[in-house]
Amino acid sequence: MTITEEKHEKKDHIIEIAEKLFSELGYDGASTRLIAQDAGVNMAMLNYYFGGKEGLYLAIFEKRIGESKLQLQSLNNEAISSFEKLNKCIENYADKMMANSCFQKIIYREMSLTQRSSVTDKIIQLLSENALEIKKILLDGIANGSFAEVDVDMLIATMFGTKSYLINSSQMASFLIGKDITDPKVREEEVKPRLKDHMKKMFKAYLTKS
Amino acid sequence: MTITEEKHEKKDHIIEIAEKLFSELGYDGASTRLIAQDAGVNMAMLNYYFGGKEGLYLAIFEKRIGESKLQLQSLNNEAISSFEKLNKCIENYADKMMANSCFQKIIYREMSLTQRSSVTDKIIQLLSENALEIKKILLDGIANGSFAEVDVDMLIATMFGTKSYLINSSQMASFLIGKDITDPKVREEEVKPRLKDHMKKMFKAYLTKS
DNA sequence: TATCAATAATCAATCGTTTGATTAATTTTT
DNA sequence: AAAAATTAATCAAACGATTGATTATTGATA
Repeated sequence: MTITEEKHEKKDHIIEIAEKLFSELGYDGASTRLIAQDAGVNMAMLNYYFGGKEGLYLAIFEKRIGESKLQLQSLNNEAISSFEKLNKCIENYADKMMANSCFQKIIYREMSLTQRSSVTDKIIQLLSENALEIKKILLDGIANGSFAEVDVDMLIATMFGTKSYLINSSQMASFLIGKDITDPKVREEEVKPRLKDHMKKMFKAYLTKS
Repeated sequence: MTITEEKHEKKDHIIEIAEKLFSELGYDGASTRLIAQDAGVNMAMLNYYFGGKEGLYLAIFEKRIGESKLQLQSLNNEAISSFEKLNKCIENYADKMMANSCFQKIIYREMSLTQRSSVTDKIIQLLSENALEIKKILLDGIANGSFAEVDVDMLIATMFGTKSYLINSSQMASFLIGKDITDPKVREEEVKPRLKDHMKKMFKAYLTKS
């Protein structure tokens, strides 16, 4: 193991801890002292590595955005039906959402703020790729007669909204379902399959021509 | 005009300004100095009236919760079909959401935090009434054969999620729709009717037995 | 005059950041 | 290979700024 790998491992570890704390406590709520303490490093290291709190915050986005681009496989080129494309999309985003729920929380909380445009631009850039991919699938499906003519934008809002509601309003959702969905096991074994099943069925019912 | 009325008007004005700033900047982002300045009062008056920043924050919830209970008309007693009840629900919450989008932002941002349980309890109590009302309508509709047997909890997540997505992720939604939905005129004349129409049609398609 | 309302000035606490010094690691020189 | 020089990593301490809150004081009202 080389030195640089150790360094990057330490940086990644700090990013990992920071992502968790930011998602739980918010940007202002997660102090640099707490982050450094939980990560087991000296406070000054945050500035040494990332140039400051904001730099650390941005590093989280850089990392996640980089990962996202790697796994973004365009479904539009595959020779499958529109319904199959849609179902694959639903599967993909349900899996993604459960994998990094901390980052999802940060994203949607950040987006709800009016200011802080340096990161919101990145967020919109990140999410818009996914959104436009879905939009294309829906519009193509309508154009080739597979889907009924629905309000595509609102349907995307439903898709993203349902997902983000389960993650960001997890306490309320837990109350509704009657189980603690912040528990990763519950999320994986119950919420995720129920969400997938629900979305597929509802979209199919809504998009099937009558 | 009596003194107490003047005082209450001033208090309400502070609450109004604070609600706007909290929704735009977050709890920590909206400093007491800024709130006092925008409200046109001295900083010490916030503590004088509300006992502190947290007291002012709670006062927003007290006011909104109080208003909410007044206009909570139970649809379950009316002698209309399950579909009509559901449509009325959709209308109600779409109207409500547009009326106080600032408070909605605060609520969902607050709920996404893991801590600060003093207000989250109130939020859950506030939202659960609406959620349970919808849940009852859906379960009744299924029981009397009006609705297909769907995942009720996930459907509620869809209803709340779609709504909160348009409000909390308004920047992303604006990008999708191609218009600035933070503009009240756009929200009222375009987003609201489209949301209502979308929800009604989708729910009908999904809940109608095949 | 006595109570309430409102202000300016000030408080202690916490924030993110920076500093100077020290140790560890790497490179260069002999 | 050994010693010296240089760079990177880490630390405790302290910085200035800002936060929410409080005080002392003044003005208004009844």
